[in-house]
Amino acid sequence: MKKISEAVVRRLPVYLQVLNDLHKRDVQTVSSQELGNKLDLNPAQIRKDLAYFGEFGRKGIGYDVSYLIEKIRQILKLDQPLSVGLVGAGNLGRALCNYNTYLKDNMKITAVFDAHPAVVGSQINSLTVQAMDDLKPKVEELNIVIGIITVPAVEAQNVADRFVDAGVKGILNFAPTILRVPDHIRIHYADFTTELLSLAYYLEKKEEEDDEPAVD
Amino acid sequence: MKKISEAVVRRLPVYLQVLNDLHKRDVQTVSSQELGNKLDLNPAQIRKDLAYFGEFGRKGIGYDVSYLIEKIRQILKLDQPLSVGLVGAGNLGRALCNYNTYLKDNMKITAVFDAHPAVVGSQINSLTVQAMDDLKPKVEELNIVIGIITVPAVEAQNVADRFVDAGVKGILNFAPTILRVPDHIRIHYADFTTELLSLAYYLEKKEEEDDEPAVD
DNA sequence: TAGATTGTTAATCGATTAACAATC
DNA sequence: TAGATTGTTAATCGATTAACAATC
Repeated sequence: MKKISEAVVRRLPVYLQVLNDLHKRDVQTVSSQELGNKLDLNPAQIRKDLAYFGEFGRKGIGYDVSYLIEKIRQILKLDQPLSVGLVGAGNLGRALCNYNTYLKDNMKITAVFDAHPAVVGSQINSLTVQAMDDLKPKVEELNIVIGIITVPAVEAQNVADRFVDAGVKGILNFAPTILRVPDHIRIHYADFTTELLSLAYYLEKKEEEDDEPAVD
Repeated sequence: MKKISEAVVRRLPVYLQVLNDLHKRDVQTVSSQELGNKLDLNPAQIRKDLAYFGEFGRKGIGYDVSYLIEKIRQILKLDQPLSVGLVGAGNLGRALCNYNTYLKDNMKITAVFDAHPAVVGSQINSLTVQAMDDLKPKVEELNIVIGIITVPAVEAQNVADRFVDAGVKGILNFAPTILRVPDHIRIHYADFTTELLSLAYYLEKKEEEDDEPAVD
């Protein structure tokens, strides 16, 4: 009904994280106040975020942890199998494949590809690295809907084009470069250098004073 | 003077990325219009973002690419050496170390630590993995201001505490968990599972129709 | 019943965009 | 000079927060 903003959607996985944690510690019920404390978020915001999708809480009580986990997983479509493909079997690609156990939740990297013949055929856990020529048929066969890009920046656009052509719906790009994709493809960026550079901004300056900036 | 919002700061590294690219292709000058096209951003926003920090452009002409790169690098404090430490010499940690060449720009991972004796002493490129006991002295010695966390979620809080105790100013956390740090420490999250889950939300639903949601 | 906490409306705050004078 | 494009103010849009009736 109402349009749901990106900011809201980005908070949902974080809520899920905290809820899973509470669940593991056998906590039955949680209030928006408690969640807000844990996440440094305004409780009203949490209630409003959740209310976009339904009435999940009980007045005077709070939210049932298990039930809310179930609901958020539904919203994020984690209640159905979700197949992910990855291109770039370098260090980063291999590292991400190791998160497969973390992902559980029906979401799984089901195929890995690389352009370099020397890498094709090698094993990453239970996955065998495949050639780029196999990308399109495998995306169809395995019903891969998300493509992860972990190749060098110069090759990233090409890989993105291949993913789009193969029919994925979303792309997660780890290469430090902006990609052009059609409007109907969703693209998220996960470039850690960008993150690191913006972090650098907040470090205290070396010599400048706060109050009275020198006039020149 | 005016408070600069986080949204603005997060866009700066992206501007830098595109500008570096233009510079490599020997482009001398760029307008906010052109930058906006490349980044899918409103030109007015780009002009406004930059204007927070000074007058970098020339009316009727645009921005000098090299000059703007220099200015943004100053803003992000990339014009001075910036030493980064990393804890967790697993696959992900190793992968990030390989970005060292990418970072160049005075920013560099200068030390790697791990809690597991079996890993301590092994090499990652030119870096030797060190024991956790060496964390504090090395942070001081190398003037490490940013700590990267690439350990499993359960150990992440402990590592964060160690980093804070050692005196870093900022933390980049790759573990999928919220961390508690003092207010004066800046913390950024780079958890790719969170990113992947929010991406899942935007994939088309399997059965639901767009127009006429069923009433129940 | 009294206390707690939700869902939601209204108020506030902040960020994005439009518009335009200044000027290269 | 005419055309282009900045820096900046004003207008718009959207997101966050406060407040409170409903209700467990």
